Amino acid sequence: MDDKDKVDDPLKSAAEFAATESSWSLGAESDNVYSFFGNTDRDSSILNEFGWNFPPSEAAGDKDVVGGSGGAGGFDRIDDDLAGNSSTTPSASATEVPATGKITDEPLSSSCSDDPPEKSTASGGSSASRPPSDTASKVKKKGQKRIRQPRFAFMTKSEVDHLEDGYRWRKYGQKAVKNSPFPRSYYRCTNTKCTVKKRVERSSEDPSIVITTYEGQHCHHTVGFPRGGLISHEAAFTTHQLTPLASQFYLPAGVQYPQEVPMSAPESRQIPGESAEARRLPETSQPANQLPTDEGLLGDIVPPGMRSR
DNA sequence: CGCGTTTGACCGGCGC
DNA sequence: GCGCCGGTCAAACGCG
Repeated sequence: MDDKDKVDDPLKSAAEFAATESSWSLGAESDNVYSFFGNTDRDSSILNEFGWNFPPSEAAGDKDVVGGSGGAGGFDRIDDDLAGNSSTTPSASATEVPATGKITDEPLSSSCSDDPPEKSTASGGSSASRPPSDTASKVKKKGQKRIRQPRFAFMTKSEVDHLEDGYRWRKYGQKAVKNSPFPRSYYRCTNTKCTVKKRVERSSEDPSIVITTYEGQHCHHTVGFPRGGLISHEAAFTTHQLTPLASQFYLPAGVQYPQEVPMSAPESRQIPGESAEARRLPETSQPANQLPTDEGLLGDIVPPGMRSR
């Protein structure tokens, strides 16, 4: 991961901005990783938009989303090794994403297609006898680079590594991270049809910061939280607070947004949140449709085409 | 017993 | 071509 260190400029500025302005900011990672900084209360809303929900109590409690200066360092590593870093030049990577490339052809319809691409069957033998066609994320047609789904990175100040986000995750791996004393944990959504994954690691610069990177898109609802703390997408999505949030986005001078949204979320991509089907509103689709022209927060980030999938 | 975590090994991409 | 490294697998293990 040598080339990753060069893509942090815009992110760094974003982080600094967030830290100084105490406001939300969105940054685009080198390839298809988006990073978020922001205040806690707003953060939960953002997560709601993408299908990630924080229990109100926890989200507002001991976990503060960080926009701190430490962020810059963290992001150097977050975006690493993205799929096809391939041809992106350091400068281009931050300002423009190969929107036409790999991601477009990918059947991003959702990470949870009818049949789990996953192994589930692959309970077979040892890795030596691993069927070459087990995981969709790994599978790629010959000559094609590995395709990854959009990823979103969150930096959160928390004492716990694994932040509660409303979904159930199963840890499937842990690796020591180079240049970091803290290991990186790999989680996968326990829903058999859901291939969403997330990585959790601590910033080597600021151990209090947890960097969570989501990859993929949930195709199911969040699990309920006890004590009436159920977090549903419907509820979240219909919440009025999402709309005004749209106007609360800020970006540092160096970062273009939302005009440059395509750089971080071209139509061909999908936000790792819920798809339209999952976030379909119970009886009326009004809330979503009532969103301003910018269609609310999500609209700022996600082109309509993606949201209506 | 079922589910989740741990952990060592393997695989594949990428840089040199 | 080789080695490094990130990501993943799956058996073993732990826990409720």
